[in-house]
Amino acid sequence: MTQVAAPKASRRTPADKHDERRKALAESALRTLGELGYARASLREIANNSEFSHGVVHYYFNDKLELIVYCVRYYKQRCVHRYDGVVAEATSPEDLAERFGDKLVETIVEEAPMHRLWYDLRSQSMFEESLREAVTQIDQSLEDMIARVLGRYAELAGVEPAIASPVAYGMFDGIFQQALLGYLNGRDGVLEDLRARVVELMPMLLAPRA
Amino acid sequence: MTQVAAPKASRRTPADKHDERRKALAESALRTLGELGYARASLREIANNSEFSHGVVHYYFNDKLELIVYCVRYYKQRCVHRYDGVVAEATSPEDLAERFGDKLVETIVEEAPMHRLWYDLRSQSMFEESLREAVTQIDQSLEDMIARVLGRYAELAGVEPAIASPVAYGMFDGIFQQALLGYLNGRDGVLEDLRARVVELMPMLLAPRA
DNA sequence: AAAAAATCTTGACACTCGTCAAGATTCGCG
DNA sequence: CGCGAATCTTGACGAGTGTCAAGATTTTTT
Repeated sequence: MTQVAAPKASRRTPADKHDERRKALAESALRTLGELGYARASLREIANNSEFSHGVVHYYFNDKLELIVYCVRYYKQRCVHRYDGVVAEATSPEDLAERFGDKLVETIVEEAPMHRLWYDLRSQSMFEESLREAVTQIDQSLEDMIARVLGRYAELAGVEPAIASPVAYGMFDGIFQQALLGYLNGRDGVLEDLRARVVELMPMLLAPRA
Repeated sequence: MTQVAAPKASRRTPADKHDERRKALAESALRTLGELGYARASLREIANNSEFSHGVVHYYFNDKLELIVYCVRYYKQRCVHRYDGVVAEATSPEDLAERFGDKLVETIVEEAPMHRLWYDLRSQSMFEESLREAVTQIDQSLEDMIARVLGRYAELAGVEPAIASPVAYGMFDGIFQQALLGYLNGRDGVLEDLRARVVELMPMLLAPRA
């Protein structure tokens, strides 16, 4: 991927190697961050779980915080279109609701560490101002994602959504976070509950028929 | 330690001095924790913002984590009945919804640091197993609190709630967290939005009339 | 192939952290 | 008062942190 069509005919853009390495580093860092969380993931630990040594971080990033923010943005870019398939393929409101619930469950099973990291970072941004800009952007893009899902759902049902997208996002995020917490705690039935709750909740978010 | 609470009628139980001090320490610690968050609040910083020296912590607590957990439980005990007045004094569904919205806004204005600490700790519990028990208990008591509010709301309306209490808690928690984040980011209108959203949302949580 | 630029490793620095122990201080009771 | 227990302070320890610089190594260019 990545190699942009530079005006030069060189096979590899010499300056893009930098970005490639930054991405590779971010990839490793995300693994460690998802395992240990923001506070306990040291640069040495991050480097140990990668193919690099601990000093190389400061060659590609000025700061630990710059690395973190880069990781967060990188993660956002990967994950914000996770539900586009649901929107595109659903054939009826009921179908969409079920696909959405399934996908939420799948997200927890497959990417629990990433999401607990996200909640960690969002909480940290309540204390650390330097994280707020990135967090705000990601939060907005997640809200947009929910808005697309709900919008399509309403469209398929032939009505308007009964709630604004920030409210919808807040609700689903809360329920998702709760399920993630329960999942990490090893509580039984959290995934089934999550799916059932979503399927049950969706119809309530539609305006009554005109 | 160890001396049991004797049945003496002495004005001050000699062993309760311990608990008193622990509470005072917790009070100070909570102030610092609310300011800096879980990760950046060191024992020295906590002690500096109190009347004690940094070594005294280990006289009253075995561990930093024991102090933190004690603080969390202490905080829970103080805050879990914050909405009881709303339940007790509301005279109609509409009245309750408005009081509830007002109280949520008031909570953010008056105790933002405490609540960002709570979200911080809950996130940390996704990584740190030793926090999970305390976090789970608090989470449950918060869910119960929401259940009381919604239950009374439905009662006043003469119908049943349309959603189970975990769902209700997840929803309100998500919306509240969103508002808190916006508030700390200095976004305008978050408080009014929060109140409006709650008032608008509550009726949708009731089962349609039989 | 040699020189230059880039990338990476290693080791050290200053600092902060939780923890603890030894001694100073205060308190309670005879 | 005086003595012992409770309480608190101080200072130190080892481990871990982010950061950086100097040199080794690799890659690119001439």
